[in-house]
Parts: sequence; C-alpha cells; structure tokens
Amino acid sequence: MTENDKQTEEKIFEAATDVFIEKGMDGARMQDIADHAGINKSLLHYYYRTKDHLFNAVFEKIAGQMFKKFAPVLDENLSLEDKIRFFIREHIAFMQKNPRLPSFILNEIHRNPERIRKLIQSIDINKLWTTLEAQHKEELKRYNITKENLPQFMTTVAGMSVFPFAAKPIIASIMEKMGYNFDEYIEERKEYAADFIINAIKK
Amino acid sequence: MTENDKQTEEKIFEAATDVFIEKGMDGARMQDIADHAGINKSLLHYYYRTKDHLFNAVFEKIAGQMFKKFAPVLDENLSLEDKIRFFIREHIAFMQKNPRLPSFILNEIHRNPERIRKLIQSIDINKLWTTLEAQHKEELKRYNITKENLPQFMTTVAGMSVFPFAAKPIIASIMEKMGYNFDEYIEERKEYAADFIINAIKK
DNA sequence: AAATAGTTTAACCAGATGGTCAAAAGTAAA
DNA sequence: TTTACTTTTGACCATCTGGTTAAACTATTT
Repeated sequence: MTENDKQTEEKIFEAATDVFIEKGMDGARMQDIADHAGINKSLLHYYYRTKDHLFNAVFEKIAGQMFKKFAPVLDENLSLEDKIRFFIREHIAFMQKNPRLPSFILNEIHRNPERIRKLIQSIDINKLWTTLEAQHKEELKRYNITKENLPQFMTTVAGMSVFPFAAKPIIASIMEKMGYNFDEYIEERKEYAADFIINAIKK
Repeated sequence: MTENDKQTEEKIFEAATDVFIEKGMDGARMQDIADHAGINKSLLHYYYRTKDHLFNAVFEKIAGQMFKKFAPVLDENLSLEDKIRFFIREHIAFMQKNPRLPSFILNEIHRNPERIRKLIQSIDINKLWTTLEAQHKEELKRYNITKENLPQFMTTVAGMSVFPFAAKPIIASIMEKMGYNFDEYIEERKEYAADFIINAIKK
C-alpha cells in the first residue's frame, strides 16, 4: 500500500516534472508523461485527477525549491558583501544543476499570474526589510540601499544570476561562436556578477 | 489584388502576432487567430500554409525588431557611458510598449534553439568588437572591458533591462504589495539600471 | 480460501485541433 | 457578357487529447 504506492506516485511526479519543464504546460502530453514513467496513462488520472492537478503539484514544488534558495542567506552570519557573493554563487550553482527551471518558471507565471501573486502576498516584506536593516544598518546606508529602492536592487541581483539561464540558447550560441561554451561562461559569471554588483553599490 | 490582399494578409499577421505572443506557439489556436482577424480559419491556410509557417513569419519579425534595437547604438556619436544610458532608456521604452515580447522570445528560443543559433552565427562578432574598440579604446581599457569579458558585460546590460519584463508577474506582485506598481518600477529602472552599470564599471 | 480493498490496465469516448477541398463569391480583362 | 483568375467560405476529415470506465490483478485481512 505505501511502499509500491509511493514508488509509483513518485515515478509519475518525476516523469511529470521532466516533461513539464521541457515542454511547458501547453506543450506537455499526458501520454508522454505516462511513457516517461513507464506506466499506463490511466494511472496518471488515478493519482492526480487531471493534468491541471498534476501540473500544479509539480509547479508548486519547483517554485518552492527556487524561492527557498533566497531565504537562508538572511540567516548566515556574514557581511552584506559576503551575503551577495554567497547568494550569487549558490543560486547559480543550483541553476547549473537545473538549467531549464528559470525559463520554465518565467514562462508559466505569465500563463497564470494569479498563482505567483498569491504566493508573494503571503510574504511579509516589512519584516524582511526590518530583519535586513537590523543586521546591516550601516552597510545599507553606506551602499545607499533603502526600503524604497530595494526592489530595484533585488531584481538586479536576481537578474544577474537568472537571466543567463533564461537566455541560454542565445548566450550559448554567442559563446560557441567565440570559441568558448556556455558552461565556462556560467563558471565565470559566479565571480563576475558578484564583483559587478559590489562595485556598483560601493561606487 | 494588391489592396485588399495586403489588408487581409496583414490582418492575419497582426492577429497571429497578438495570439502567439500571448499564448505561445503551443497554446495558440488557429481558430483563435482567425477569430481575432475576423476571418474564416481556411483563409489562414490560404495565406500561410501551416501553423508552423505562420508562427515562423511572426517570430522572425518580432525577433528582428528586438535585436535591431541593439544595432544603432554603435553608430551614435556618444561616449560609452552615454551609449549605455541611451541603450537602456530606449530598450526599456520599447519593451514598455511591448511588455510580453521578452517572455515570448525567451520561451520560444528554448523550444527551438536552432533558429536563434543560425541567426547569431550570421553576426560578425569580431567586426563588432573591432568597431567598438575603434570608437572607445580608452574607455574600454579604463572600464576594464575586454574582448574576453564582453559577453559577461553585454548579458549584464541586457539582463538589467530585459529581466524585469521576463519576471513581470513576480515584480508586479511585489510592487503592489509595497504600495507601488509595475509601471513606476519600470520608469525608475531606466535611471537605476544605467547608474548601476556605470558605477560598476567605474569601480 | 474467501472476502475486501487498493492498484493497474485496455478499451473507449467526446471534443478539440490542424488541415483539406470543392464550391461560391468577387474581380478584372476581353 | 463571357472568360479566367483570385479570394473567401462552409462543410468535412483524420488525428490527437484529456479523461472515463469496467474489468483484471495484487495484496492484505479474516
């Protein structure tokens, strides 16, 4: 009941994750997911009633993984500068292992903005700012990061690490033409992005 | 023959552009495009034989528009710093008018990387670098921009302007929660992004 | 071993989808 | 008006797609 069950349900979930990430909700086919999981299509509907249910389960988990990467940074006992370095390095490393995730999420939030809206409404941004300020009051002042321009700063940091993966086919083509490859570019980016950001705020 | 013809073909093309941008290739329906154009579905196939043909025509034009925004910057008689400001301002302004384009292109290049690969293979990157170096040799040296780290720099600049639109539903939700809205954020970004980049390279 | 409950399968279905086709409607020249 | 041509339409089709159902299979309990 539990042993084989979990196996099947997990097999389905993993297959669905792979297929949805590669093809997106619209491009994915239930038959394709069943084939990847090595089971009958009806079993999909047995465990997850509809394509929508299955997709939501997959998306929720993936989005969670992605956003949880942001949280622990705040707890680390590091200078703001080192936190930025730490975040960029870890975030890029995570995406190196899951290179299609950024494009998948970025696309699906446009198909259904309401889902991400609810997720964000549940975050206490004031508290987040208070925590940040308590830990780095002087640094924030010195770097001219205020509550008002925090979204600009945070989207800049996020963009520095996410954009290369979102635009991977373009960047990979460019690198290829210059005799390098995308992986080298990404390895370099860990340092380049962090340096760039820190230079910018140090002005 | 030519007058009404062009009108119909254009109506189809425009309707297809709207629908493809909003739903993507997989999510778009030929019937939906026909309805938007106010014509019979068969007419779509009369002018553009298949969905694929129609999509390619649309994508080619859109991608062209997007990338052409990069070119004229090189010709302007401005300092490198002003070119960066000019590019960011113009590029963001263009996307303000077409906010779904970035996400559309970013998504479709993953569905068919070969198309963008061919487009980029046709660009002469060496010549681009030579031109840039001829115009801004000293500035490039002073800002430590080399041929080797140019991709890092260019993707950073592109990311600064593109990422906010690619992640619009997330950013819009955050701004909403903070009592602002996305449009204000974007207006601010024109200056913030340019300042950020210039501060970073001035170090 | 029989009963019970959960799991897996094959066959099937209704609606959607991209695409075809022949005929009708429109247009311009002879 | 007739002829020749292009444009537009409605009816139609094969295939695909998400989803259902009833029966077969498996394992556990009594």
